[in-house]
Amino acid sequence: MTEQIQPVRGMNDVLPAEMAAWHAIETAARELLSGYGYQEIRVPVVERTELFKRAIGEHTDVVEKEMYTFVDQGGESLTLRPEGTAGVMRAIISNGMLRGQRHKLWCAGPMFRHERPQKGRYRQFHQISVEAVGYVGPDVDVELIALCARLWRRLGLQGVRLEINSLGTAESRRAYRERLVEYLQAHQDQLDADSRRRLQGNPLRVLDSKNPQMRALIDAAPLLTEHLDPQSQEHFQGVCTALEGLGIPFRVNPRLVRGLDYYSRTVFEWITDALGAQDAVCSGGRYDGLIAQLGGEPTPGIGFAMGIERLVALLRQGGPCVTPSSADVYIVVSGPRASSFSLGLIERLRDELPGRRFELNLGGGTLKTQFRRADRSGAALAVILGDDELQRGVAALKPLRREAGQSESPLSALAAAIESALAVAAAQT
RNA sequence: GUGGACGUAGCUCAGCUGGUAGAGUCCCGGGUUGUGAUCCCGGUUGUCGUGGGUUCGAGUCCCAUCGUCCACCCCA
Repeated sequence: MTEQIQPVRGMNDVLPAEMAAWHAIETAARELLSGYGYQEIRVPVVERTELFKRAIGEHTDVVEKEMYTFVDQGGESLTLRPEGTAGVMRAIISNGMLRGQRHKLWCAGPMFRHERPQKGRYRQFHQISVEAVGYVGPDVDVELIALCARLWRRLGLQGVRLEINSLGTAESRRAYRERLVEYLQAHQDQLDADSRRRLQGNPLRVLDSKNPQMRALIDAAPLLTEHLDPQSQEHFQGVCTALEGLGIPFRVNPRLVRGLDYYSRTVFEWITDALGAQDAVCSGGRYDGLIAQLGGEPTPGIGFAMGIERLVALLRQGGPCVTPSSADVYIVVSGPRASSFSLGLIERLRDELPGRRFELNLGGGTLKTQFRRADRSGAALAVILGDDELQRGVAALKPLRREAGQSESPLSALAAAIESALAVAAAQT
């Protein structure tokens, strides 16, 4: 055997056995989003590198070390999208969709980040990202969160908790950042290596440290929520009261900082204990400055993204997602005349019973083999087509899921006979 | 990028202080020459991740390398 070609690290095949969970999530999301007035948009997986640098921020980990960037034949630097929002905002601007108009959009597809794979974290992963552009909030903030909550309910997901915070406007955050840097620099000696590094690039992330030895220092640090500008304060208060009004439980986490620079004001994260270290299942926030930053006319926006692989993992933990058996009827064929006749017969049956799933025995085999395949196909009924039957103008029907004798039906009335045999089989299960 | 655990049949795994490979499952054939699942009998699974080294001898010990998983980091 020649050497096998290995799959690319961190990029997974989604196998048929997992598909039921994917479809459950995708169809539930699709239906719900449409019910909330969101329209699907599809944008390229590849964009100019500059787009992500400007949107996400030069000093974020994503841009600094996680992007799949390459130079194409024309010498341009292109990047496989590491997240969905930037591309959708670019599309809105490119297609002249602003001019005071408002848009509710969603976009699904693969994202790429060059990180070390681990549970719930892959180099190619899938997101459904949802964007509301031109809405100042806080009502839309709350509606989006309610949409998420409804989706979890519909999918039967337990134990997904909501955490929210406000990052304020870019200006108030800048002011707070100065206070924080002052504080952290005053305690330089207590900082661990990671935090010192963050202090340079993205000081707010120091607050996110998981190192227990940093706990006391972080707890005593000035709080972002206490340095919000009055409008942001009011906005956040509006979000909180509306969530309470809707009966959606949440926790204000003053240390919830997002990794992408474009967020402002409301940020939120749905987290779970069931997935190990990668606990965020869905997260997002406002990005009021982003569109202007990308060269569009200043327009507020908010959005979130859910990680499909993580939702699939959660859903499958709750119980197996059963893929329906692949066939209703399996057609067993015996003899040379029957073989040549069977393809035409099954095509006719498909015309007559378009909703039924037929599987024709392909590739020959003994009767024993064919019945074994029939059994494994999950079909409730086997239709036997042999030269004997053919000569008499009939086909034999054998129920596979219960002990019952075979019967025969004239070929001319086969579709009706199959329907009634399947009805009997269904009634008994 | 850093750390830890692990790589043996398609799958799940066993293999002791070094003596050239096993179970279950799956698949195939037969018992049943026109009948599955069950049962009985038989059969194929393999560069032991890869490359070196130590040794009379390596799945087992050592080194390197690749891969997987988990955690750090980061985030969906």
